[in-house]
Order: sequence, then C-alpha cells, then structure tokens
Amino acid sequence: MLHLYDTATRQVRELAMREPGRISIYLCGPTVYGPPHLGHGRATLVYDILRRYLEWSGIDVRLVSNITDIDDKIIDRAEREGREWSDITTKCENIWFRAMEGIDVLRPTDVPHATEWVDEMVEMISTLVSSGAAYATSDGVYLSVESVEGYGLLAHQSLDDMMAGGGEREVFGAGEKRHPADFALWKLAKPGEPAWESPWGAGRPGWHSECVVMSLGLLGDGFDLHCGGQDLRFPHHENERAQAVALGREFARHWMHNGFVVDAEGEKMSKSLGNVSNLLDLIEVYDPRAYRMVLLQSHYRSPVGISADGLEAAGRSLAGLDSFVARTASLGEAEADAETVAAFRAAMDDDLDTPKAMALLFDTVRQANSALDGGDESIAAGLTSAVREMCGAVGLRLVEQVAVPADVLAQAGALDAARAAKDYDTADAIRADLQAAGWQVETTRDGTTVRR
RNA sequence: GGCGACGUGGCCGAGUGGCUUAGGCAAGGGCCUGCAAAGCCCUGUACAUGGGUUCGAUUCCCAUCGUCGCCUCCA
Repeated sequence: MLHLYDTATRQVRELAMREPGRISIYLCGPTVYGPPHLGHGRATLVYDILRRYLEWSGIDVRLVSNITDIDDKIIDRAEREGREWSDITTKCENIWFRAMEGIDVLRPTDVPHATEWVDEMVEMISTLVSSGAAYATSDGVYLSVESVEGYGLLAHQSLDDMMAGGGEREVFGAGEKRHPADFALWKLAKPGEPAWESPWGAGRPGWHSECVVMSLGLLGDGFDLHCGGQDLRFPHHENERAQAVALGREFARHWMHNGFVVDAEGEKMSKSLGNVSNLLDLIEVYDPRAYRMVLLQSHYRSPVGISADGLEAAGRSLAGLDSFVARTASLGEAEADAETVAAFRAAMDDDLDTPKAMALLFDTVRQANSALDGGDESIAAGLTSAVREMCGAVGLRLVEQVAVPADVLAQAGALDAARAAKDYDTADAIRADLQAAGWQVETTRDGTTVRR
C-alpha cells in the first residue's frame, strides 16, 4: 500500500482510505488569470503521476480540482486591460486545459468553479459568524484564528512565532482585525468590482473558502488527501483547514505538498526558461513527455531545476525508450515479469520513489535488450510487458509504431536490395533520403526497419 | 527575527554507517555492422569546509561557509 509523506505529521505514513479501494483527493487548482507556468506544470504532473499510479493499482480515484475564477488577481488584470473579468477566466481556463492535454495530464474527475459555489460559501461564512468564529468589519468578514484549535499545524509554527519579526508586508484589513493573522472570508466589493449578495453586503469570497466548501461538498468530511504546491502549505492550506475546523468538521486526513521548480541559481522559478515562459511554449520546443520524465527522475518533494539541458537529456532518454518499443513491437503478449513489477510497486509505495522506479525501468529495458540480443524472446517479452506496465503506471506515453507508407517501405526494400548487391553507394543514398524525410532508419542483418 | 530545506562525479539527480557505492544525459574504449543507426559490454572512483562520535562516515552529531523556501492571497 502507498505510503506518503504527510505534511501535518511530518512523517511518511500509509495513505489510508476512508472506503477501501476508493480514494478521495482534493487538489488545489489554478486561479485563472494567466497562462500556466512551469510551476503549475510540476504540481499537475506530480499529482497526475499519483493518480495514474493509484488507478493502475486498481484503486478508484476521485480527484477534485477546482478552478478559482474569482480573485483579486483576476480583477486586477481585468481592470488593467479594460476587459470583462469573465472573459479572462474563460480564456485562461481553456488555455489551462489545452496545456494540460499537451503534457498529458488527465482531466480531474470533478472540476468545480468557485463562482458556482458562492451560495455555499456565504452559508458557511454565516455559520462561522453565528458561532463567533468569524466577525464582520467595515470591509469584510474575518476568521478569528485564535478560535481555531491547532492553527499553525501545517506551517509548523505557533501564531506567536509567525508574528515575531514577520515580513514587512502590508497586512490586509489590519485596522479592524482582532488579531493580525485573522484572514478574510468575505471581501466587500468596491464600486465596479464583481460582486455577489451576502448578509454583510455585496462582495466576493476571501481566502479560498471555495476550496473548503467544494472539497467538503464533493468529497465529504474526512476526505483522504489534500494536495498542492509547497507554497500553498501556508497560509492557503492552513486557512482552508482553519475554516473547516472552525465549522467543527473533519478536513483532509493527509496532506501532500510538492517541491518547487527552481532556476539555475536555485531560486524558485515559475516564469521563465530562456524563450520558454510557460507550459505551452515548453511543449512546442521540447518533447511533451520530457517534463514528466525530468520530474520522474527526481523526487516530488525535492526542488527540481528545469533547464534546457535537462529537458533535452530527458528527451534523448525517451528516444531510447521509443526505439525499445519499436524493437519489441513484434513480441507477443506476455505476462509482465513479476519480480520487476513487485520492485516497481515497492519503490512507488515508498513515498512515490519515482527516481528508483525510473532506475528500475531503464535497467529492465537494458535487460530486455540483452535478452533480445541473445535471442531469448520469452524472457524479453516478460520484461517488455513490465516496461509497458511501469510506463503506463506513471503516465509515460511511449510512441507506438505508426503505419509506414508503402513508398517508404519500398525504399527500405530497395535499400536492402542494394546492400545485398553490395551497392553501398546506392544504399547509403537511400538511407540519407529516408533520414532527410524524418525517418529513423535501422539497418540490421534481418533487414531495414523504418520508423518515425 | 521565527520555522524549514539543501550543498553528491562533466551536467542532471537518487541513496546509504562498511558490501557489486542508483539511474539518465554527455565522454572515452570495445563488440556488432559494408558503413551508420539501434543495442550490448567496459571505463571514470563524487559526496561544501572544519571538528567530533565510531573499528569504519558521503551517510550520525556540532560548528562554519554558501544557496534557497515560507512567515497574508504565488503550484
């Protein structure tokens, strides 16, 4: 069974399921105000790998991931560009899913939108106000963090420590708050801002109440796993938990956070990589699977550097996998080598040790190639099936042999004929032509194979 | 100031108190091939610095240096 590091307890522990065989996961999705950057890519890929592995393991996964389509950033951009805020959110959401498709991230099972859950949020905030956990001021409604048992669970800091020194940042709504750490649940609208009715006046949701009502609403109390990037740990996730706790409801039972994407200097990076500034650029320039491979070869909690060299190296390693697939295409179906699959499971179950799993994958490819070189097809077939299983389990799409046009096959035949006649100049010329047309040409003693 | 992470061979990136000291990419040598390609085999002896613990540390402890993250709206 899968064991995962839990941010709340700071331990790798079993990912328990409320209902055996079915897992409920909430992933904090994007605020749609711009194109998805490299950081978004890491987060979505990490959880896509998790999801695919769970499904591969036979578990029924319900993955809820929100679209936050109302937020200060969206309003800012709308104002700056003189556009309707909803124009920004619908376009950005489309771009988001196009990018996700590009990196082969499966669509979540549920994609709730914040704006569709405003009534539930208002209701929740009302409950919090009437219980005394929240209070209204002249600019909104705030949650009293002191009323929340264990505030700081995810930050791993007491309220006092968090306040000590602190940053020099401006504290939102500072004037009327009972405690500087109290945070907005509802923000009253200024003229011209998008607004929804509420008992406290027209306004919009504050600190990600949508995640609270949508996760509890769709997954129910005590859902299995809540995940997102390291930067959401505090205050975003802390504040979600605080709202749920203040409601007296049981929130996520396990918390998972992925590490950052960093640049060459080791600084948190989300925006740029030379001419690649977002995910859509990245899949234009590199093998769309390359980012996934880079991430698979590092651990999800470590910071990972994304560089042109790294993506290219990953692309070359994928090319090796592709040629393996081509080489083994003719092998019949076989039971995946049990020992290999067991070792793969053991690695993945240990806090998603994908680097170890990838080491195993490449070792298995090498063994299968050796078996093939030695003519032992039955061993090769079992190992090949294991390779396919492992790739499938982590969402690595291997390029299948595409149909080769008749004229290309004819050229390959001509190449072999020229070789048989020892007319190597002709043979080399044909090969050069095929390569120029973008074909991978492999001339073996059994004949020439051509693939993309 | 508080809390936390990290510093590994040409590059990326795992891991471990000693044993065959991951894996990928790149490099060199070899096998195969008419030549390539693909594949296979071999090679490189790395763990920031200074102490300490230990029979033995890259791995544990302490210190130092350096890098980075979070501390109110960034995955």
